[in-house]
Parts: sequence; structure tokens; C-alpha cells
Amino acid sequence: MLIKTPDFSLADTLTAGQTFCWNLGENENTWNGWIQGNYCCLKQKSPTQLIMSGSGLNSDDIRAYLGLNDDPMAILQPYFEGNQVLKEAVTKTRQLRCVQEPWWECTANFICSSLKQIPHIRQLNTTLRERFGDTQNEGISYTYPHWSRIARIDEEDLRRCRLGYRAKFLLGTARMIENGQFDPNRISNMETEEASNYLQRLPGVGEKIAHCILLYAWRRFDAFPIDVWIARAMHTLYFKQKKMPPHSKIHLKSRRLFGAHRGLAQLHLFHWTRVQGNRHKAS
DNA sequence: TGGCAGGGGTTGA
DNA sequence: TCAACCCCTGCC
Repeated sequence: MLIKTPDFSLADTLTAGQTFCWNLGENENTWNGWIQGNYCCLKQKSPTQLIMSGSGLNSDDIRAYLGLNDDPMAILQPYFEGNQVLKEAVTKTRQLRCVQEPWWECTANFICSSLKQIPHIRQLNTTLRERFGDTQNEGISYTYPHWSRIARIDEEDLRRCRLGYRAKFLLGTARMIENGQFDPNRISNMETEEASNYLQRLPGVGEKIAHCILLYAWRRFDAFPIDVWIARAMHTLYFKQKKMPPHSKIHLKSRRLFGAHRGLAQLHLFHWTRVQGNRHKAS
């Protein structure tokens, strides 16, 4: 199925640290992964054309998952005045989109993410699928294990998936959801800050991960996850002081600079600084 | 080949 | 505020 898109980069979007269930296929520009529990193959034919195969999904599903209905340039334009840095970052990364991950997989991925790099997190996602998920396509692909499945696993079995200390957190979170101590349906009716505090009741979920979940699963564009990358970027770009400012000050600054769309701004700044870093490394 | 540092974070004292 | 928690990678 051919899907027309705005100016878009599939690779940038799938490797920007939002989602961890996509792997590069054998053919160039081809990615195999999961949308709404359906295994599918996406190929970027051109910056404005995608080809989707291998699932019962329609183009609206793909567009919604990949955030193709958003125009980041238009959304963030009101914040460009007096903020040349943001304008440049968004212009250079305008092919990037904010995805919409399933909330449980997103939560589990980010619990697994602490002190891990993107390839490791992707590896963990694959391992958990292969060991505890249900098979689709006769063993070629596996669904992400439901929390009720994870809740029944021994911590030692999870540790054997190379989760380390994160095994206890993932198990604790799955069990809290399973026994009704945490109700994800409540999130939709909460303000972002309240939702962040609620998510932080889950073991292994602190402020950063709570904001990641709100941004990438609930698409709360006012969530602003601060990791070491974005903290460094904000420090370099927007603070004159030599010492790294505390997260409270970075949050305040992000509100002032990017308003209700600071999460989206974060995504583009993060990607832009990473691309620049790689460029410096390459040269 | 092996030792060491450091990495996209959270917890608990 | 800071050590502890695991595992992997890159570097020497």
C-alpha cells in the first residue's frame, strides 16, 4: 500500500529514542516493526511516499502512529521569534515526527531504558517479545508481552533477559497494574503534571520516564523529559552560567521558551543536537 | 586479552 | 545529596 506523506523521514522518526520495536530490514530504507499490535513492514520510497506491507492496517492507522497529521514547523512557529536556535533546530529536523506508542509497551521500554543506550533498549524489547510474547507469522515475529504475562514471571527469569536491576521495577509495575493499584485509564482525565506524579507511583518510573511516557504514549506535547542530553543542550543553548542548572530551572526555562509545546520542541532539539554531535564526530 | 570508565535513571538512606 | 544497582561498549 502506497501512503502519501508530508516531507518526512521514517529513519529519523524510528531512531529518535521514542520507539524501540523497529529494526532495519534487509532492503535499504525498509523497517520491520509493530503498530497497534500488528507486525508490518514500512519502506520509505521518497520523502513524501511510504510503502506499507504485511499487515491489516490502513493508511489512517499508519498516519496516526507516525504523527503524520502534525506539522511541527507550524506548531512551533509561534515560539521562533527571538529563539533562532529553536527555529534552526526545527527547520533542520522538520522531517521528524512524534510517534504514538501503545502506553504499556512505552512504559515498559522506558523502565528498561535507565543507563542504557538506544541499541540496548531495542535489544531488550526484542528479547522480551521472543521469550514472553505471542508468536505471529509462525515464529518470525512476537507481540509485546501483556502486563498480566510479565506479572507472572519470576524476577530471575526477567534478569536473565539482561534487565539487571530493572527487572524488579518492570515486575513491580506490571503487578501494580495487574492488581488494580494503578489504573492507566485515569491518565486521560489528568493534567500533565498530575499525570506525571501519578505515573511516578510505579516502581522504576521517576520524573524523566513519566514525562517520556506522557509524550510518546499520550502525546502530551507539554511533557518535557529531561535526560542528560537535553539537559546539556538546554544548558549550552539557553543558560549563561557555567554550572549545570537544576532540573527545576530547566523546566521553568522550557515553559517560558516553548510553552504548551515544549515536549515537541524537546524532540527536535534532542535530535538536532544528536545529529550535530554525529556530524562533528564524522568530520 | 583484560581492566576500566562511563552511559538517555531511580531508589532509598 | 549520593551510593548502589546491571550490563554493554569503547578505549587503552
